[in-house]
Amino acid sequence: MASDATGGRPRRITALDVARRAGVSRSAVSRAFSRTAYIDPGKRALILKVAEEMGYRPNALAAGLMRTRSNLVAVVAGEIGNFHDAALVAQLVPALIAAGKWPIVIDGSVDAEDLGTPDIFSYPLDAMIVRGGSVDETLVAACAKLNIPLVFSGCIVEADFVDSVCCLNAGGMGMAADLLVQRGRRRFGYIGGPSSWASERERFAGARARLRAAGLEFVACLSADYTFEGGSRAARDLLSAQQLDAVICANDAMALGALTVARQEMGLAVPVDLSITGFDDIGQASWPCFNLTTLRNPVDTMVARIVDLLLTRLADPTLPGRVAYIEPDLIARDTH
Amino acid sequence: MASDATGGRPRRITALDVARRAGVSRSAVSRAFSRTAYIDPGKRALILKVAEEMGYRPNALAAGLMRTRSNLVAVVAGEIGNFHDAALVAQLVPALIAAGKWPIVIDGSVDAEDLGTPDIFSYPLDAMIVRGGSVDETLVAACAKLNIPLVFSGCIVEADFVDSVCCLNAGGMGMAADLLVQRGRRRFGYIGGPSSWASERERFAGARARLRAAGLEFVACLSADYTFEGGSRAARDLLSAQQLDAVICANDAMALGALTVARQEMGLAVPVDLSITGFDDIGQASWPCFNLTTLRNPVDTMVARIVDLLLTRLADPTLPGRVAYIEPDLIARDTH
DNA sequence: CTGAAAGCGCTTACAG
DNA sequence: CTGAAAGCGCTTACAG
Repeated sequence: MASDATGGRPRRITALDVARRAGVSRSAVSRAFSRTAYIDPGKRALILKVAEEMGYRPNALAAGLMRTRSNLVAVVAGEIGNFHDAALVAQLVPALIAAGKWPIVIDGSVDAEDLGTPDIFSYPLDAMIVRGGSVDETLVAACAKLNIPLVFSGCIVEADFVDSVCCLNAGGMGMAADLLVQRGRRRFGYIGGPSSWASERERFAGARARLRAAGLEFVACLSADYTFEGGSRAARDLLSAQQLDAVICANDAMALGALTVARQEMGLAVPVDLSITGFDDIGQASWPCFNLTTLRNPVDTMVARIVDLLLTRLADPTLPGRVAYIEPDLIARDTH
Repeated sequence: MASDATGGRPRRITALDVARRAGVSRSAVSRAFSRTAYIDPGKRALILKVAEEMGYRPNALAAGLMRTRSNLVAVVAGEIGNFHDAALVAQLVPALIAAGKWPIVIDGSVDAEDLGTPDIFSYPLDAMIVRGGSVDETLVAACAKLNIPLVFSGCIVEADFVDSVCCLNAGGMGMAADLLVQRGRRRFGYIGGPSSWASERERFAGARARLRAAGLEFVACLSADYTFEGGSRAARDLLSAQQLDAVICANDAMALGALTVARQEMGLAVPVDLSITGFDDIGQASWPCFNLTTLRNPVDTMVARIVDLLLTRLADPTLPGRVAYIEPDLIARDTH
C-alpha cells in the first residue's frame, strides 16, 4: 500500500498506482474494470491481476462524480424499534443490495432541516425510501428541491416525484370488525396509535365503518404508542373501566400486550370472554402462546413493491407519482 | 434547478451555479460552507442565502475526494432477523449518525469476495463494523488490504487494525449454571447455537465448567439456530427423550421457544418442574407471559463501546488492536 | 484497441 | 479576506 506523506493512514491505491506497476495507462486500468469498454483481453487480465495484488478497487466516490448515479439510497426507518418496521428494514436491505444500491440507514430522529449537523443530502442520493405512518414535509420538500426520488411506505404521498406503497388499512380493519361482529361481539374497545399518522386514522376509520354497518359503535377508544407496553397499559385502563367483549388493536405489538394483560391481570379467557385482534402479523403473533388473530401486512410483498417502484422510477424519472396498494390477509387464529 | 442536456433528471446544483448567481468565486462558496475558512461574514450570509434558495449543498462525494475521511461506515449486521442483533443495529444507527458517520447497512449474505457483484469496498469507507458470533476471514483480509479499521462485536478478533467488543459469555453462562445448581437442579439439558460461532463455544464452555465444578455434566445437548422456532424444536426433542429439571439456552429467542413448548406441549410447570434460562435479555424476555430468567447482554453499553473504539481508532490509526469486555448481568425472573 | 486530455464538483495552498 | 489554479481519482469522448 502506498505510503502517506502525513505519516498517518496509508492512502488508498489508485488507478495510477496500478497503471505504473502494470506498465499501462490509467485509462487502460479504468477500462479493465468497465463492462462495456474495449480492451485487449490479455491486457485486462494482467491489469486485474496486478490490481488484485495491490488491493486496488476503483473508488466509487470518484467514479460517481462522472456518472449520473451514486448507487446510494437513504432508508429512513421511522420506528426501527417497532417489530414490523424492523422486519421491513431487515428485508429491504438485502433487496436493495441485490439491486445494486447501498442503503444508508437513518433513524427518524435525524433532523433534515439543520444544515449544521451531518446532512444526508450532502450525498448525491439516487433515491430515498421512507417508512412511516405519516409524512415528514421537511423531507419531502428537501427531496423535491434536490430532485431526489422518494418512495414512501406506510402512507400515501401525493407528489410528482413520489411513489407510495401502502397497505389497505381500512379494508383490513374492516375485515377484523366483520369477523368479530359475525362472531357475536357487541361491546367493542379500540387501542390505536398516534392519530397524527394517516395509517392510524385509516385503520380506525375502517373498523368503525364496519361496526356502524352492523349498527354498533366503539364503547371506548384509547391511543397508545404501537408497543407491547403501550398496549398493556391501554388494555389495563380500557378493561378496568368498561365491560367489553372485543378489543381491536391497531397493531400486533399492542394486541399482544393487551392479550397478556387480559389473561394474566384481568383473568379473562380469550377468546371465550373477550376477542382481541391485531394488525401486521409479526413473527410473535404466531407464537403458540399467543396465536393472535390478525391481518397480515406482508413484508415480502411490500419490499418487492418498494424496489420495483424505485427501479422503474430511476429508469424513467418523469413518471407521475404512483401508489401500490397492498391487500392485507385476515389470519384467523385463536383470539377472536 | 439547472437543466440537463440529456433531457433526463436535472443535474444537481453546484458551487459554480451558486457562485455565478451570488456574483462571487467558487472558492468563496466553498469557504462559506467551511467552519474553519476565512470569509467575510456578510459575504458568507449572502452565499448561504443564495445557496438555500437554489437548493445547493456541497457534494460530499466530491468533497470526500479531497479529504481523508468519507464519513461512510459499513455496518455488517450478520443476523438482522435476530432480535438482539436487530436491537443492536437499531441503537447503533443513531449513535453513528450522532458521531457524524453514515451507516451503510449490509446483511451477512453479501459476498465480500465476488468482484463482479456490487462491492462495498468500492467506497472509501472510514471503517467497518461487524456484528457476528464468528469471524469472516474474507472480510478481515479485505479490510487489512484496504487499510480499513474494523470493529467486531460478538467475538474477539486478533489483528492490528481490529478492535473487538465482546460479552463475557463464559462468565455469564457460568452464573446461570450456578443459579440453577444452587436451586437444586441436577439433570441439565442445553440448547445452543451453531458451534462454529466462537460466542456459542464460550457460552457452552462457561455453563459446562460451572456444572463440573458442582460434579455435574449435561445430560443432553442440542444445537439449534438462535430462533424461537429452533428453540421450540430442540426443546421438543430434548424433553421427550430425557427427564430433565433444567434447560440452559444459549439465547433468549430459543429459551422462549423452549419455555412455550415445555408449558403448552409437555405440560411441565416452569419453574416448578423445570428451570429454563436464556441469554441477552431481549425485550420479549420481560413480557409478563414469559418473565424469563436470563443474562443481560446490554445493548446500550455495547453500542457505546463500539462507537468509542471507532472514534479513538480514527483519531489514531496506529493503535494496537483492543478488546472491550462487557459484563453480563444475571436477571433472575420467574423461570429458574 | 490505446493513451493523452478534459472534465466531474469540490478543497486548499498560493499569491495578492 | 479573496480569486485563480492545482489537484483529489475517476471516466469518456477524442485522435490515433
